[in-house]
Amino acid sequence: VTDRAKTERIDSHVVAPLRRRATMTDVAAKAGVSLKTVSRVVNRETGVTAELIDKVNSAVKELNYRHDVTASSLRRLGRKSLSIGLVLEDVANPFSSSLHRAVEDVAHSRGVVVFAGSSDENLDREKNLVEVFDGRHVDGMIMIATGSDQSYLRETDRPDTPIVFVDRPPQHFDADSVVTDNEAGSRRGVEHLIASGHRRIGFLGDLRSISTAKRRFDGYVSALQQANLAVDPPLVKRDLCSVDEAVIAMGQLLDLDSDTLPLTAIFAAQNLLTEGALRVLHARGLQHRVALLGFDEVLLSDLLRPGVSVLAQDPTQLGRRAAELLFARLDGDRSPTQHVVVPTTLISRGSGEIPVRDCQR
Amino acid sequence: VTDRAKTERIDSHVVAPLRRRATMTDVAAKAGVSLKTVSRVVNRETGVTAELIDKVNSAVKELNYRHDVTASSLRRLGRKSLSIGLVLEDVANPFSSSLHRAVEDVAHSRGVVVFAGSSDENLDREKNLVEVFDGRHVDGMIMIATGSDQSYLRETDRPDTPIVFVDRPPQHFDADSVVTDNEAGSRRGVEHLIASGHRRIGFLGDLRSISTAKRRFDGYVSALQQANLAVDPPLVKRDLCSVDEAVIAMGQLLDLDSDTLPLTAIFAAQNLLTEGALRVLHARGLQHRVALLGFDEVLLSDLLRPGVSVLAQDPTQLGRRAAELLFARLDGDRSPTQHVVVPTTLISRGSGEIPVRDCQR
DNA sequence: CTGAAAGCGCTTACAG
DNA sequence: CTGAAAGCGCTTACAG
Repeated sequence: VTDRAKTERIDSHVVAPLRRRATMTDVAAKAGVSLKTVSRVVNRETGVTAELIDKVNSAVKELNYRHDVTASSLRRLGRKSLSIGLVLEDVANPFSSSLHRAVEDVAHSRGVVVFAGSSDENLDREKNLVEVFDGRHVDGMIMIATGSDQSYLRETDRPDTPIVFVDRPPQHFDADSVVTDNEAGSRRGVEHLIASGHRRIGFLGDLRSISTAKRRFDGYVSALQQANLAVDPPLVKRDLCSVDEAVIAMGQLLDLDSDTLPLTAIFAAQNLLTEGALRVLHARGLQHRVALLGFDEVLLSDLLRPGVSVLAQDPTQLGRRAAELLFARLDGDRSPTQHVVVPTTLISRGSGEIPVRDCQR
Repeated sequence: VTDRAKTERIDSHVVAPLRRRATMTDVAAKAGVSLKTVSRVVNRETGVTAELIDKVNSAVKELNYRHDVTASSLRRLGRKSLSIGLVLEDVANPFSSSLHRAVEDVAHSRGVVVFAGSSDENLDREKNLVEVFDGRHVDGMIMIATGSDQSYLRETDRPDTPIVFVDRPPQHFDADSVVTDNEAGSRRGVEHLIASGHRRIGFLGDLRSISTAKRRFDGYVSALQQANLAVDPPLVKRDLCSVDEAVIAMGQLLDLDSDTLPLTAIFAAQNLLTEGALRVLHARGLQHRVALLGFDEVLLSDLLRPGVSVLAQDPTQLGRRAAELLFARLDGDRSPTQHVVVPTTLISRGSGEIPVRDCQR
């Protein structure tokens, strides 16, 4: 008498008998074939008589058999779980969620499901997500990595699961990546402001531990230097991680000198920071007197007056290409590590084209 | 000689030996205890000597053992997989992704991971997601259900997995739900427009197969009737599922009569439709001459001129409460089905308060 | 082409 | 308190 048979006998006296899900054994019994033949048919292996295939398929239908991916992956060589893990900064951030959707679309077309989680730029949370995903035998992972050192992923005994880095390149770890052209994009954006005559350009930046934030700052510095302009420390605000922090920083920039307007343009190097800058400019009625260029798209920003000029990223393409790279690895691609760079698009909507002469003191 | 031993022996001649992840058996051998004792320690069962606990924990650390949740759930009674499935309309929609984040937060605090997927309001995709989640033995599911009949979830042989419906109540299926007060919210919104003197109020609505869209329309009708106003069919546009479709519909409403402005206010019953309406009003310069009230929040809409008045939903609360209900069920709660209703908040920012006298013909 | 046996990593049900 | 055996649902490796 098996454990389950006992359980069922007991249950039937206490509550309604549990409708047990049909297993391959049940299907085999009903079809009058062996378990292994059922396995062959379900997995679409070749070399089974048409007659047996029919018998099995009928039994599958009749019993409403559904394959147990979890159990099958236990013994299967390579242990494919048909799932991948996705580490995002925050599943609710528009950039992250667009990227998520693109990954989902690629995975879905291959019958693979996606676990997604938010790291909140917290290394412990990131490590926890990686551990959890590993513990569930994900076939691979795509991650927006926090911190400046991913060498912990090489830890002995981590399963040999391919990882693709998206949005930010890996550091101290060799793996494929798909990132936006952060430095070149920023440089181009700041050059665009300089071309309108701006000389005093404020900078709002994310945590400097985030490599993209660093690259975008590098682009800002590089454009200024190219134009023989000095980087003026009071005009630079970094390590901002929320709209609220950007609002405070933006206020401080505008208050630097109460008599004169100390800066005529702002470069906001991330979408939440652009929102913070916008809120302050509009609150003070300065939206037509301080130029603003944002890195990353902000929803509805084209309907504002002035429209918000941005360097648009393409989160959908980032996600799609990262997923394609990952599945190529899972399909056995052993070629050298690839690093894909996706360009930004400068979208002029008005705020980034306010000429310096309209910026009164 | 086991399968694995053979595999390793062969591999060692061909490639570098695969670093195999440590199993409970390895830990047991190293700690000099039985497999079962390791299992007891790892699962924090009571009644193990402190001495053995120490031995096991040392071995766990030394071998970097990580528990295989997948394998453990195979034999475990109840088969808890410590994962839940989340069916959203689109993981990239701001409403969905905020809800997702709230669910993640509750799940994360309990060591549970979340599979999320997009149904795109397509019943086949939804059914596919449910099947996939079931196939992976999720412990429970939270879903924004598409369609008007969820009785298929009762299908014989579906595992007895609790489901909580969020955003839309279940139909022909008995389960917990957490929904916004759609009808009352809409009625209140339309009454608000009527209070400013509006008599010709256009309606932009989502697919009428979606119950929330239906309830919001009911609220619109109810408010008009209360005020002895007729529902004028040409002013009603439904079954709109994207910004683009809303743009077209909004254009048609404004073009209904080329000499006079046939309507003075718009009630947009969903966030994408509000965006569509906004785009047309701003493109035609009518944003100060047609009142607009939206259902659901739209990002940055407070910075537009006029600010966009909305009936704000609370996706975070919807997600949090749905997750709490689900985990209560998983913890054994057998009380009657609960239906939680979350109220909306009317936020006046200008567009919904344009008096009818400012809406020139 | 088909199937009986062993095994994946773990838990259950039981015995000592 | 501890452990040896059987089993979860499936695949592997093999024999016929």
